[in-house]
Amino acid sequence: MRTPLSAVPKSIVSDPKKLSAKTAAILDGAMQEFLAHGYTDTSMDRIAAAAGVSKATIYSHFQDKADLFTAIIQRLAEHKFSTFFDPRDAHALQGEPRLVLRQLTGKMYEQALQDTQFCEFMRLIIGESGRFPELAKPYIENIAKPFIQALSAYLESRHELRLKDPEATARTLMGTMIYFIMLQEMLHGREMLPMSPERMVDNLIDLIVPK
Amino acid sequence: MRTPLSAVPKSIVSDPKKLSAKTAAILDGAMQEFLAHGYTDTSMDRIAAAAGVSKATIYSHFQDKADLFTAIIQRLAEHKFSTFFDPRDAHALQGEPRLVLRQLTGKMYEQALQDTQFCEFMRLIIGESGRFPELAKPYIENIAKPFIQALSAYLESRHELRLKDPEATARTLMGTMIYFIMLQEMLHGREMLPMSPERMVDNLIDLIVPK
DNA sequence: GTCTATACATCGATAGAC
DNA sequence: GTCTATCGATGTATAGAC
Repeated sequence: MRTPLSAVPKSIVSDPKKLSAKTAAILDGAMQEFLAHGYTDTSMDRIAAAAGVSKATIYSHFQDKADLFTAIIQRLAEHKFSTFFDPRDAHALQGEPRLVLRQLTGKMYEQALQDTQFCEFMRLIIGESGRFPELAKPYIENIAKPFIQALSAYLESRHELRLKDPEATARTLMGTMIYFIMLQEMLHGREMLPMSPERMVDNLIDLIVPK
Repeated sequence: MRTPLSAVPKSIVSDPKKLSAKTAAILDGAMQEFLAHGYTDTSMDRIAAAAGVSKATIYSHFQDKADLFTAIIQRLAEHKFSTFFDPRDAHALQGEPRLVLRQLTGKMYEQALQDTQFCEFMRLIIGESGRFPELAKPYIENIAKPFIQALSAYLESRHELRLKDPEATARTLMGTMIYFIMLQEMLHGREMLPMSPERMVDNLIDLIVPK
């Protein structure tokens, strides 16, 4: 029924170890600028300056601005894929449900707060998914899909939870956390509509794990 | 404890009936273009053409492009506020929980699908909240806050649910639905990661309403 | 108030020297 | 491969006629 975890696609972009110094500098500079200012507000001049190369050099490594941008997003999806939640990190999804779920949600919230790039990345994915429809693919394949599949597999394995639909439950956990982070951190709901992450997590666990 | 519903702010922009024909045309044209192409990819020339006025006329009614954009967002937040979910529509939140919650979630999903402007609006709010930090305010005040408050008030009123934290539960419902819509409709998860809205809603209700 | 015409800046992309 | 210099297009915003 479910797709096995081995179906998770391997690296899309080139192996970092095979990148030239210039290419790596361009990718790093572009990542920094795109995350800070978005797509259209990031000029090729800014990227060139941030990367320490000339603009023409960028065009000798990438076809155009859109090509460089999509390369960045794919690169970030891989990077965030492994830090936001790595399904290969299987031992994190073993053990007593209340403990596992608390550890998992805590990890999500912490990383969203500590790594400011995460919110900017989500902003970019959603904001530019109209202009770049193919942009969502690396996010879904490398982040959303592995997370949902690994979590639903865990929920399904814990028979004492007696969940009728583990995948739907996994999506509820992910949606609750992501929207909470969006509302509180990205849309400044922290001040206008206060709510502690502890209350959210406690309640979420109470909803999923029967008393 | 909770803010009473009467504290929901009234209209921020001018009364539509007091707008001149030109101003209304500009607002409508700008709304159409901003929703279709985003902020930076919408030029003042395009807005002028869509509104059927000259570019100079726009600048006689609005200070600059950013001013026009924020006016549009505030206008949309009011409009969507009443269509996405109107807390004044109180009779929608009365009755048996399973029925009420099914009706509410169904309404959310239907409107997101039927009104294509809703997804574009969400994309704009999130995507441009970096450039325009004050942009999130109309969304939170007019959409998120009234929804959460009205739903948590209802959940609290149904004592048979025995919810320890009605507001956190209300946020879980909203987050589940919004992220589901984002993933499936905006990020093309419908094809890459299929999931029916019926399964999501059924499971969500089972989590909230005890058997 | 509304228009046409334009000033001025900046962008993506490239030509050509080295 | 990498650079400097530049082209052509397009953007925001405004001046000035009506």
